Amino acid sequence: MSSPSPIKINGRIGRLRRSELPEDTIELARYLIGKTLVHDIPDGRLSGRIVETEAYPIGDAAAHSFRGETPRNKSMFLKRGHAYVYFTYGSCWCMNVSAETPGVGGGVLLRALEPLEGIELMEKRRGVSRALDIARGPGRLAAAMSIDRSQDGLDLCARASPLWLGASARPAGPIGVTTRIGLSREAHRLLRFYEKGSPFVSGPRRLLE
DNA sequence: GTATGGATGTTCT
DNA sequence: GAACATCCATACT
Repeated sequence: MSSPSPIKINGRIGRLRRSELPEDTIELARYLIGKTLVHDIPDGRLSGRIVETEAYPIGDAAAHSFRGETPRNKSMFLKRGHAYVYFTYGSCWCMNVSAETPGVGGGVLLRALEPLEGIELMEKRRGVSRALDIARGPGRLAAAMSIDRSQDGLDLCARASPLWLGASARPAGPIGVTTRIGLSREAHRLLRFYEKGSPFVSGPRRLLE
């Protein structure tokens, strides 16, 4: 609860319009690196810079949408730019941004953020005191950003949505690509994207280059 | 610093 | 009953 903010934001961050989002899941996963995720809650604004994503595209056996639409994954089949939030491993919420056209399942898992605004609130929610530990990993990201089932299906591009995507607060650096984390199926595919050199990325440091 | 295993609840077989 | 897009505590180097 005592880490100083490493980043100062000057001026307002504009909301991304749906027309700016690539329709293709893999392109969207790459596009979102460096962009801002914002959640306006009663206590204030929580925001962070997206530094790590994973794509779960059409035809991917590891994607929740692979076997068709169910009550759990229906948000993956919405127009691109909607939130798909699911519960896993008995304790963790994870957030995706839906991709592809309506009725077609695809999503981008948000795996790590560099905290920007509301850092003290996030540290309190997570019970940690280092910015590096706030949102490194998808479950931690959702916990820090106060995201759970109640955000599932929200339109991130709607004018007044409390949960939304913003422009880059700082341009993304070079983007690295690796295999995705924690999968058994389709484990060889290179669908994890991250900002090279960012200490806020999850996983082994040797992947940072 | 890295490695390992248990907890936990929902979904699907 | 098994799998699971994970996290945390604990043990060890």
